Amino acid sequence: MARVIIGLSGGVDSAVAALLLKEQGYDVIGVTLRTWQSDDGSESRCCEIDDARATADVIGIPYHVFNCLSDFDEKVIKPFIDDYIHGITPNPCVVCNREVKWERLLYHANVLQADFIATGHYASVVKLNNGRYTVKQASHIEKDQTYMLYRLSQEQLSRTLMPLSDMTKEEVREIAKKAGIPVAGKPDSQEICFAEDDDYAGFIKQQTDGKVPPEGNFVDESGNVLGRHKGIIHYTVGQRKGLGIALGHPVFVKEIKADTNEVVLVDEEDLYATRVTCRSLNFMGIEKINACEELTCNVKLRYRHKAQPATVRLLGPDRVEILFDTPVKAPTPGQSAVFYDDDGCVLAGGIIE
RNA sequence: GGGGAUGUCGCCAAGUGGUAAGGCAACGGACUUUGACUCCGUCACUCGUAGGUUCAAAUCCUGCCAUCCCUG
Repeated sequence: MARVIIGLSGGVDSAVAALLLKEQGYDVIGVTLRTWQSDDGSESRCCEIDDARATADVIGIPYHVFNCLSDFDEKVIKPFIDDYIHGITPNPCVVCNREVKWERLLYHANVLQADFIATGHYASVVKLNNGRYTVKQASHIEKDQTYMLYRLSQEQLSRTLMPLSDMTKEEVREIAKKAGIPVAGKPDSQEICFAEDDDYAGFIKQQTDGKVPPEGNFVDESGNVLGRHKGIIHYTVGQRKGLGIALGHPVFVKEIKADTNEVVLVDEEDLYATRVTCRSLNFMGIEKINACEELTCNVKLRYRHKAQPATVRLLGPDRVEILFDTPVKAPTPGQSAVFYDDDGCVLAGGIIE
């Protein structure tokens, strides 16, 4: 009987994933990685231990909690803060999945002599004809989570099971309810798991003892001063709300200039771009992109967006340019660009410059 | 000192005698394993101020106040 370690977040998805695996005959061990604990002792939304333990009890599987607070701090929190201070908008969940969740689950799988690790993500792991592993978009595209998984390694994928790939949220809740799982009605997870009250800027200030970039100017593309901003950590490219500036028509953040401490505002139509470059690539469904070769694919620039047709070309050892068939709105430095084939399999991805 | 202009929600701004449009911003909610976007909803019993005319005024008249411009 194959043994599998499942990461239980305390939410309904991972609970049902565990239940399904057990029903399929796996020897299932539940694990929660404690990644974050706020000052008042409450747990983050990615690791609610009481709920996870209760879930494991109901399903009837062994359960362990592993601390990885320092790992999470080092690999997720620190880079997250550093990015914002430099005017970049990171994807903490992308980093966390590869560097913390999968890394640690695999480690403990080895220690506990498990064959696989599993999670409650809405996506599936597939092995392509070229021998490579990749993640494929969930059947119900609304819940698809492949965007957050594109940085996983081949080794990680080769040992990963994701039982929820073809399920809808409703089906998952229904299964949880029938099985008497206590978190069946729990709301979906959302927002950054470690920042309380969804106040990431406040979180950064607190973590850095207030040593964040100071107030500065809002400027237009010609450099004319339009007003004052609260400090660049409060903004992200494409942002409209929270600017506190009334020009009679909506304006959006086009660029954050960390070097001059300026935030560039433009009209909506000036937010579009056809060419986007990115670096720090991770290859998944393909091994690499050759020089002079063009990769035709669909590219997703943010989590909740549809992938758009584009052509990707190599620019350097770890750098590509993406040329979209039609202009895309507000490509944002620090966010990920994920390349999909027409079947919804991830081919590769990188970080927007 | 004299002349001119303007004062309507945080900003811009309709309204010119019939009982306060709209845009922006803001706030609330929905959506969401990142940040955003988007969507929905809320937002002046009151029109610089004090009087007057009128059945009725932000809209007409008078005084005052404030701001801006021109001229000395």
